Amino acid sequence: MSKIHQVAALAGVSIATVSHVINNTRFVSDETRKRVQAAMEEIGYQPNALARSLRRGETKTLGVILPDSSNPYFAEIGRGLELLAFNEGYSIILCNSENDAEIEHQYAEVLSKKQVDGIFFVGTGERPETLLTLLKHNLPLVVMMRDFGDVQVDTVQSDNYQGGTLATRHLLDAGHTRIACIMGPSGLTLSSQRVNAFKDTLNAAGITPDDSMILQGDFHAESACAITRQLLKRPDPPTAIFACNDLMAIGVICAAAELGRRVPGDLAVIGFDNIQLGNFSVPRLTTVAQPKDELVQTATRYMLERIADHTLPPRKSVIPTNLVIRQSCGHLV
Amino acid sequence: MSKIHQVAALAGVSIATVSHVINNTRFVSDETRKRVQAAMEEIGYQPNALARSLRRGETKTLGVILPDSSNPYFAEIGRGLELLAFNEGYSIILCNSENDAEIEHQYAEVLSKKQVDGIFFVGTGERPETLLTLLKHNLPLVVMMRDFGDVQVDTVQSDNYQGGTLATRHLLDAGHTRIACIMGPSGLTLSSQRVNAFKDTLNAAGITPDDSMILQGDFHAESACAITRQLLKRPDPPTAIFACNDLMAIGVICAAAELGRRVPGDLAVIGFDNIQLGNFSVPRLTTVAQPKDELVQTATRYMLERIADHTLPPRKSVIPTNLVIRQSCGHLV
DNA sequence: CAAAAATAAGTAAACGTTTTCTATCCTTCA
DNA sequence: TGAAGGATAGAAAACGTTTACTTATTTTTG
Repeated sequence: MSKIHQVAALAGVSIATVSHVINNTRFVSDETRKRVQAAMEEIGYQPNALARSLRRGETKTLGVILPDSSNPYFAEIGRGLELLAFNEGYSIILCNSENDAEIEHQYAEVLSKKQVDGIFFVGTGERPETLLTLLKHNLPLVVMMRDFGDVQVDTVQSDNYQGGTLATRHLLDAGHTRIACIMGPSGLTLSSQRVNAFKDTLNAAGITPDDSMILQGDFHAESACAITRQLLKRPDPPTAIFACNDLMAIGVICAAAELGRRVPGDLAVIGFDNIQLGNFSVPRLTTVAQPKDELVQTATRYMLERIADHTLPPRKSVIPTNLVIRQSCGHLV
Repeated sequence: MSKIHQVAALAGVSIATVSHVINNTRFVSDETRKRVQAAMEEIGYQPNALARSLRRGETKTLGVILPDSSNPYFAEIGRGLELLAFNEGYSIILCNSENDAEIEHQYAEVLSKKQVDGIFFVGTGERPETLLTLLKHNLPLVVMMRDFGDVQVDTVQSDNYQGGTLATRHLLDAGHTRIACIMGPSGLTLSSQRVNAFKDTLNAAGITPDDSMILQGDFHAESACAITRQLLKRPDPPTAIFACNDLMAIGVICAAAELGRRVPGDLAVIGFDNIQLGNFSVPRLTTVAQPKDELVQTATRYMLERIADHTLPPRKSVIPTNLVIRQSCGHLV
């Protein structure tokens, strides 16, 4: 690897001048500039970003900590963040916590040591230990899709309660009264918000929610398969299922097919997230769309603003969801 | 952020001693060590990895360049690499080239400037410009799932020809003779290998491949939907389709359902990759599994070995695939 | 025409570590 | 008792940049 002093020597100038040519940070005569550029070209010089970062105090690198990037929803979020970051000159270090608080914590330390300029954080749970450590290091932090209550931190999430309402009402409007709900892991605010919306909306419609029809999955397809098999074997099976994410909704559809039930004929299914593949399930999945682009854009904006000014007061953004009507609940309109 | 000299001052020792305590790199008396550790604890010291990397000449960071991490197949690969890397003390900078050679090239430069210790490379195509640049910088490089012919570089891929044979034979064995193939983007060796295997296997079975039944998709579901619609509207529709990846196979199933064809009754479908969601399509997808774990493990091993010894001769690994029989081709056995 | 101002570029400190080289203090033993 | 050697730890250079400060030269101006 060639170094700046080699460029300087070859061009017959000081390293300061080379640096100024590279960064356009003070006037350099045309003639000198040309010589420097020629020299850089000749030896294929590339500035060492480590040295630059050490000196400048910024790495142009952001961390993303999330539970599992092979989950399509997180994959899409991660990809969105990466794209926007790239356009702003940042790279992304991707950290899968594997839903393990210990790994999450270790990664937080690694990122902090590597001096990333900020971290997008999707916690495995909502215990704030890791978060607080990070905040103590005074690292720009944007929490996504998690709710750490009154911790003072920039937060971006979608309106899960409103989304849950949308889903439930959609099922109700289609005439269903025996509706099951497969929730996500407990301990996540977004889970309880979706379920609370489900119950409240049912109540508002004069239907008492049946607790035996509200079951806990883990946001993966397999868990929803198993739960659906149980549900459909009951003497009083539900006619509709609200799965609290798309992966589980796909699991529901799969299990229903396995038992010979037709979707939406025998069983309506609605999901949550609007992952890309939901558009290609059989039948195509009706779902509550989390406004992915907006989530990602807002998170990125918060991040850039906070990097620019650490003293900004924390902001919280709750973005409304919208219904994507496809086939898995039948056609209403 | 606290610095090593603050620890040293607090503990009443030199910064050299602190460094040696941190890295266990020379004997330090128990008493001194305790003092240093206490001091680190007290001020919450964390070593600055930039400074360390600059001095040591290694960043414990690897780059991954791939076309699109929101494609489930790449997401799973990326996640696998990240997991193994983490266990070896490395972090991953994730770079989506968005299938754009220009972005790919820019990212290669960024990674090189950031002094990553190596790069896992899944090119957008197989033109070797970016690759050669990277090799010129003498960066440890492992090419995955792409074939750059005689470029001297570590390469890990699955046996696409063998996989294509497996898929075609499976369809043949089920009695199909009118078989279509939806291939991936041209210009990718893996595409042509899979298709060549398809043709060869058909020929070997005494069936002349019908070129009008070999169509080009783009590895995304939508393209396969469109192609399948065309295919099934023909007067002589195929009774089976070999989709060259799972995403397209899912698109095929979706389009078939849309036209009221039953899978596998009216149309058998086989995919390639074995992505997780293939296990939850309706019907569950029969597919050729790329040995993801083995690909990722081999790639990681190559990487670590090359980092340890830059002079190693380049190695190429071709890993056999295996058939995962589920439901989309009917039950044979 | 001398002094002030403007122009162009060089010198060296700083970023926060690691690591080589060196120093001090004890023991030990001839 | 004095030199050798072991045990412990400090001083300073090095990693490759950026940038504040300084200098040399030329131009402008009163």
